[in-house]
Amino acid sequence: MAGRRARRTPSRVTTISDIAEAAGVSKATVSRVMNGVATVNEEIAERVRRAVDELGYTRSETARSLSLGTSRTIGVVVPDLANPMFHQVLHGLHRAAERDGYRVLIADTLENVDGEADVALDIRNRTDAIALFAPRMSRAQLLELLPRIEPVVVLNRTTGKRAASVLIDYADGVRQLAEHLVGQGHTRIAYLAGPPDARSNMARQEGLDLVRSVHPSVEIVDVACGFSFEDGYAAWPDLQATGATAAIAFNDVVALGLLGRLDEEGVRVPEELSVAGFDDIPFSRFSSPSLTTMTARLGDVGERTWQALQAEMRGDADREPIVFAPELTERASTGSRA
Amino acid sequence: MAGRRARRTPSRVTTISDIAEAAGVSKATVSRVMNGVATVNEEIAERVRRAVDELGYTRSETARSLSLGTSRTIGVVVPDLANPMFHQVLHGLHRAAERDGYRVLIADTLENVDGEADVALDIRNRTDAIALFAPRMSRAQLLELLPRIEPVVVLNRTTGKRAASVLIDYADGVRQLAEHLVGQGHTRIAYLAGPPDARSNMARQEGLDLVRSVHPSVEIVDVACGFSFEDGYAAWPDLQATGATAAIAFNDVVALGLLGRLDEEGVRVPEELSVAGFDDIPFSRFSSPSLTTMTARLGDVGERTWQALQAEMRGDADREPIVFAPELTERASTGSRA
DNA sequence: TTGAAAGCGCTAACAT
DNA sequence: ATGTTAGCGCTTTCAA
Repeated sequence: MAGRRARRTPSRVTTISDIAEAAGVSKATVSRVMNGVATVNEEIAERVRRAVDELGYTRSETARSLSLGTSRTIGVVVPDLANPMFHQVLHGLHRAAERDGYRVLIADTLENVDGEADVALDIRNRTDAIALFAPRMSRAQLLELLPRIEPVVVLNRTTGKRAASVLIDYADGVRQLAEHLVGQGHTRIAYLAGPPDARSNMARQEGLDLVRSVHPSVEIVDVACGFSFEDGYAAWPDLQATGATAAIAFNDVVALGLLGRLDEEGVRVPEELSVAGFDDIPFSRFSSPSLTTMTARLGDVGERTWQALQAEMRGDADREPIVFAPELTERASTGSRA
Repeated sequence: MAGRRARRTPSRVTTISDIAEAAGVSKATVSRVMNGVATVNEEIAERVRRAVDELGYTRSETARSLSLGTSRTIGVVVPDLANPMFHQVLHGLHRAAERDGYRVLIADTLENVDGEADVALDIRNRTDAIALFAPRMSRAQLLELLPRIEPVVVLNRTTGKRAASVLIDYADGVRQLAEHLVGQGHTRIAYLAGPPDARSNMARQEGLDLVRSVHPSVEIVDVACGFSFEDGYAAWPDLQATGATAAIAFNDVVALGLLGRLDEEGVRVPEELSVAGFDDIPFSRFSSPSLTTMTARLGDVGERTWQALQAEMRGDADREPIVFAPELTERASTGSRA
């Protein structure tokens, strides 16, 4: 058509050239009008705007990004969008980025560990920087990936300074929780464990080990569980078998699943069994009974993640891990040992 | 540098040209290797791969998309990622798109109605097509936007065939729910209404109007409420004032918030008050008591959305609205009138 | 099999 | 104030 070598893909319906032609001006002028450059003659600008309206033109952000060398967009890779804990971080991150004129695009990996790196690379290569939320891949994979996707900040995984990291101190959080239960007189506590290979589960285990060493008389027994409502619901028989008077769930979702089961089984909470969660997801205030849990100011975590990302983009990041210490939020699901 | 007119933006660290130079081949050859074109001499291909590894090169998806005229990526615009109802649809859509080799990128509008159209335009201009989940904008705005973002499919809003649409039949769903309660002997039913201007709320109102006309002896009273846990929790006083023996909540989230409040207030469910929700979000099975709700096979809705999107992309869509009829899932939160 | 170069749709430096 | 054109980083046609 235009050139000697025809292009096979129709690509877009209307381009800046079409507008230029329709308005009888150059592409540069159209570009100026589209970007609100003030030096354009009002009459011409009006002609351009009319052409834009009539042809229903919207510019290609892809072409624009390529030309500008930046997209003012960041990506976020999330392992599971259904996890409420991520929403709150995402929300804080989103608001902060938005305030600075950045868009955010989210990619869900659907807990598919194998595809995680590809998704990260893909979204990174369409944006200016990315945040990796609790990546599930192995440490080796992660360390190999990081230099290829910077600027990047990682949530809840250590990076050995190969990237910025924002960490929630799960070890200390669980420690606080256990100490609280011990303080209430519980001497036999069950831990409904998360996925065995999850870093966040290991961190919790560390915290519990500390409690074990500080309180030799207290027994903390592990019960294999998981991360979902179903897992919490299904854990009851094993939990019951431990004879524990209190249970620390891997997270709120698990705790809520358990609470549902306990209600069905007629087990009174906290009279017969205290239950605590982790994350303080929004629903925890409204469960029956309301859930004792650890709060980590997740919105702030998101805000901080954005700041770290900006530092990475500017190239002046020190990459010192940013760690958030969770705080206990005591509600109705825990109480003194019967 | 290269040309007479230096470019100001550093843009990317490593480009295909760098690889070509390092490997002593042309860009075309690098491109071939990157895309697995078979006709490349193995020795040369190996040289290229080595260069790629050493320089840590990953290609710009932006440039690639521009060149190819397609990104094999679709966008999804969601008004509120925290709403569990969207996750299930998203999940179904994602799985289906993935199966066909498409990536999906998500943009959350944070319930900001004013920015909704801009977000949609932006993400659309980086992807091949988009899905609009329950857009909040006015009908006029929506109809004006649609032709500018096609191929597009809209969830839970009618489009007058200006785009494909997938609809959940809320009117009929609520009707079924109300009929069920009437069948249980309830003659005074409260409806905890959603946002007054939300289309999905209006649809529910229509369904209730039908029930009112069919059962003149049954009173269905509206209680202004909302869409969140908090809204459901806060609605109790107004609800109590109606003297209703059953409540239909705008959605499960509202119902769960209410359930939490009722537990605190010592109101027994369903003995003193039956409570029903809508959407069948995952937690509904695990609440205390478990929640009676309407199920709409949300995963299928997502799958169908993808099919509609594909038809739009191919240009052979008939745009006949696809409607899903929800079904009643009876659980423990509803029962016969005392 | 490989390379040169045009072209994807835009922006901006430079010239007028 | 407006136009011309190089260039962003790729892919692919065409020629060799």
